[in-house]
Amino acid sequence: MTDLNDVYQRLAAAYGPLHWWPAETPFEVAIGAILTQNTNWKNVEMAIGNLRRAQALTPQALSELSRDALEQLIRPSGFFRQKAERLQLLCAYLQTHHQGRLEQLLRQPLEQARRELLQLKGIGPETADSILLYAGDLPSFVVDAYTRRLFERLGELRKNQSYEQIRERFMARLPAAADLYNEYHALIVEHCKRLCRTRPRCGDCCLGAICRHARRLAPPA
DNA sequence: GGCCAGGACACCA
DNA sequence: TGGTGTCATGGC
Repeated sequence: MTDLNDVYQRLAAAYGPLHWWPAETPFEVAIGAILTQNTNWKNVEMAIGNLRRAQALTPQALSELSRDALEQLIRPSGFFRQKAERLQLLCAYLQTHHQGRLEQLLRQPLEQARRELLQLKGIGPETADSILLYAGDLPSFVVDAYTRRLFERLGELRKNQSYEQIRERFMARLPAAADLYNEYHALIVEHCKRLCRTRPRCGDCCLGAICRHARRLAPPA
């Protein structure tokens, strides 16, 4: 069984500290979490830049935009029609149930806040956990494609394990600390992104026996 | 010009 | 429960 703390220490020594998430407010974190769904972060930055220039980075301002106007602002992030709907559904929910304040939703106990986010259309487990962790400072471990790739190659995860299984596995073996989960996820992404640049498929380059980096990270047999 | 990126959902067997 | 198609843009 992989020593998750050892992996963390090695990643932190190589890349850290990273201090995620790049955003000025909790709501901006949530915007980014939705916009980055299956999308390169650079495209998300362009879309957020457009929203910032339009002064639309609050639930109130964003919900007052017409759907078409919002779609055009976030167009660089791709999937702009469904993401515009998802953003405005989140805003509508916050205004109806939390006085238009994401912070109020995030002041609840972790699992309650998570259930509320997950019931919203367009917010799945990874997006919810990113919002909880990076906007709410709540200890919810984020599992993304990079997490799966890295730990499958390290022999820690099997293919086709469910999101919830993986999340629970990590949370059961790490202290429930938001700052740790925050940095750990950021390090996993940073590690995979750097190594992905050298090969077209990250799964073939940064993981497992064919990858020097992954071999170095793996604990001795 | 093809492939990929910090997912989620609807639909089907 | 698990597999597949769809959504779409910009960088490499």
